[in-house]
Amino acid sequence: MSINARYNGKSSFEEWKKDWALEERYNFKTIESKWQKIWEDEKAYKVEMDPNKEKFYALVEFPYPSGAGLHVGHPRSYTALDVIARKKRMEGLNVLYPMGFDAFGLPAENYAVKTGIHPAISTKQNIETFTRQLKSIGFSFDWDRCFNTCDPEYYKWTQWMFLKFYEKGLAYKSKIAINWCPACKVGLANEEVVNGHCERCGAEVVRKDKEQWMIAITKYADRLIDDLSGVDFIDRVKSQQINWIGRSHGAELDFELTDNNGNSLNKKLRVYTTRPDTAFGVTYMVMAPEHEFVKELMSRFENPSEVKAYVDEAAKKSDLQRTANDSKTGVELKGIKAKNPYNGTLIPIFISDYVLTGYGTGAIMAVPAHDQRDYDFAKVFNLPIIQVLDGGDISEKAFEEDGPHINSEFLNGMGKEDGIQAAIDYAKKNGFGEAKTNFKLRDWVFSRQRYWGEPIPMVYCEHCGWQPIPESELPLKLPDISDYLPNDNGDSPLAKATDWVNTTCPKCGGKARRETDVMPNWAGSSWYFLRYCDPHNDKEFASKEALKYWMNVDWYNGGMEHTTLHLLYSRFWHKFLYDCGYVPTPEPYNKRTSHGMILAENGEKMSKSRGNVVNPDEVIDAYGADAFRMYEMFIGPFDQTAMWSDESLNGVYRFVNRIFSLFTKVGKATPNEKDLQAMHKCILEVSERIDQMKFNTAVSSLMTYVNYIAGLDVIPEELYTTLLKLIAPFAPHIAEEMWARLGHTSLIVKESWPHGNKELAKENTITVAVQINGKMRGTIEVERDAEKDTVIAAAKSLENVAKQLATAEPKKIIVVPNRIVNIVL
RNA sequence: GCGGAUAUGGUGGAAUUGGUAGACACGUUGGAUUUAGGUUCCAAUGGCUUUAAGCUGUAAGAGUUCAAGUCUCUUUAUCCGCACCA
Repeated sequence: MSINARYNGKSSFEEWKKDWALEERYNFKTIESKWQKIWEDEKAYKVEMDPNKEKFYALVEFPYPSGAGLHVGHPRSYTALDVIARKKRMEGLNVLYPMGFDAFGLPAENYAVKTGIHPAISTKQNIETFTRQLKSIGFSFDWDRCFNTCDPEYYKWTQWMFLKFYEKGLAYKSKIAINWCPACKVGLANEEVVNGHCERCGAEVVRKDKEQWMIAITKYADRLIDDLSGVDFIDRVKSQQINWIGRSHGAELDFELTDNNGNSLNKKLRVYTTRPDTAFGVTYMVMAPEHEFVKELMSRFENPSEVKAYVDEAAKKSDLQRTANDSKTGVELKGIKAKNPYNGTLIPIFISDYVLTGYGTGAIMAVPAHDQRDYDFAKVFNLPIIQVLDGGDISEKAFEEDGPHINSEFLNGMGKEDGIQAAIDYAKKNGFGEAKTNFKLRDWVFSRQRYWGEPIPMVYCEHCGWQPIPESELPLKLPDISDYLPNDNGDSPLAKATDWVNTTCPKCGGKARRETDVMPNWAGSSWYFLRYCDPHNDKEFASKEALKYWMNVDWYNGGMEHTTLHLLYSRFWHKFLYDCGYVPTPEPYNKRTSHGMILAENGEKMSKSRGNVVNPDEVIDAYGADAFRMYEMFIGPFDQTAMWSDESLNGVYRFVNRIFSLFTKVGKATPNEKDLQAMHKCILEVSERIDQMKFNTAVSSLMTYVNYIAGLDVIPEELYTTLLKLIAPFAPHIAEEMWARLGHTSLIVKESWPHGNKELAKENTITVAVQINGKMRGTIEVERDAEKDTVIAAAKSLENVAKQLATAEPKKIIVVPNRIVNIVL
């Protein structure tokens, strides 16, 4: 049932809600806003460096302040770390839990194109909405540290860091193929391409060569993989990053090009292979259609028009079309051959788009017997297939498993590893190749032909080339413009701001033009966690002391969708700053966890177009922030996708109310042994489950405990205050309220976390299951840690058991202390 | 195709890591309170069987074990990420 459906024919939904609020014994509206104001006035969550206190840095991904407002997905992550932060605070740690806004981005710019409203204005409004919403949920952020990435005080440092990349040679300009929308005449980021089509207009995206700023993330590829072993990231994050970086070990080999008769053309075709040991099985070569040799050798081909046609067609094709090819296509480069450096054989050369220009050397040696793609191609073009690894049957498909080498001269009989080593050694000795590691990871395309981003602080001078602007001129502010559309060449909208663009060269003082591309979204978010350590510093991006005290982030939670983008970029960025000596550690995050998505009630993704978006404001209005927070935690396993359900939410709402109504039963009473057992059990379970992010079962424990104390005639105060402390991380408002009503003048959020005593939590009488041949026959009550013989005797005296024992002798009796007795007949 | 997950009542999900399957909650049914709806409280609730008692049951199949939701192998389905990466 939705909130609306529950109304059931009352005169209006609004009226029904009013009734509801009036009749509730617990008026969450006034109580929650009261405590939010108190926390703010008291600066309850403000945090400062304190060398005498152990620090804890909890971080969640800061949101992009979209016009749609907060989504119920955001608070899942925020509440989870809020619970953890609050618990750590109560445990006496100095907790930094900050929030800010990732405020540069395409939606604000699109909105500006549509409405003419400057992105700075709409962004500011959105940030205000987000801030109000976040505060209404009662998160324990230190709001004094809040900033946004589009503030010049912040992006000054983003630009400064870009200059450092440039200084160290990691930022460079390069002509590369980008995603190009021919309709919008604009370059698109990969994430703006949906199934090969433009996200905006739906036109099919093609590739286009364009000069772009690049950042050499590939130089860090090895370390980005290797250093994962030292951090506590959930496995799927690690494996996804490793997979994305895609390291493979192999060799680069040179094949000499010749004419049809084997006369050298004085050109060597370099290929990359992970299996140099299969070189005796090479029956043809393939170059990518974009390979430079294709152009250079065009005059030597016997079929130049055919080759040209294929190259042109490949260039026109989108990535989607290229990969959608079921069968292999290609053209032989007639008139030239390659000489196999291992045995001197002359082999034909083809161009085909199944070989990618961006990976390896853009050319391969094809071994159809042991690679399915090569096999498919060989079948289409009737090329010979030579088996060089023994085993398998190559009459139908390639044999891609391992086997000893055959037909391979000096490699014969060797296994895979030995064979690879021998092949590389041979290549080295004869000067035609060497071992080589390759990565799928490409350098980071850092240019966007957009307006709403950080200007790239570079200037182009006819005489001096690209020049960085002096640090003293930072921040290089984004100029105000009124036309946010790119021009016909697909240049950034900034190109039209001629006053801004035309400048002087910092080196020679002559005429120069500013770079008009801006940085991608990922720039500002690549180092924001550093700024939180010292957000108001105008001399440095953060002071050394602050970084030394607060870094690393102890616990970072965020979405899986950022694993290969933001998370990877920011690790790289941090490593670079570390190499420059600006940050004290090589990795920024000690621990990374990830939350599951929240879907609509029908299991679909929430989206505006489907009209199934649950608005946090409405939920809080109807049920209160505490119920909302607790429901977000109770909805299901934290790392898994969960479905929103108003009915379940209502159950949690009832639970929160129950905590309130139990107050009348609290009195001066001494807890008995059973009471203490329940209490300590709950403390231990909740503590442990929060640490393990098993929030749903932590809430279950609290519910079980509440059910227990609800059954008491008088609830001893100790039991109730413990409950309040345990729910404080989940439902801080009601915890404060009831704590105050018990006569306390302190804030419960600053109280200490209760200590669970394992001994007191243990039950003295234990129900032990009795099985015969593994089947349940009954249970017995025994003292904890009772003697084995006592337990067996008790089990045997069970009516059910005695009956069966009368007719058969037990072969074996297994006793698991405090658990089970199994009698085998 | 590769990589990573997941599969348990009408529903969301528990299960101390091999030891009483279904905690906790939703929903449903019955009862109490209430002018009524809602709220609140009590009871029942995996399936089969006429009760007692029992049988059966964690996607499917096989195996290991005194004992399997949990371990091993095989199969199926669903989700996510990457995808001609040589």
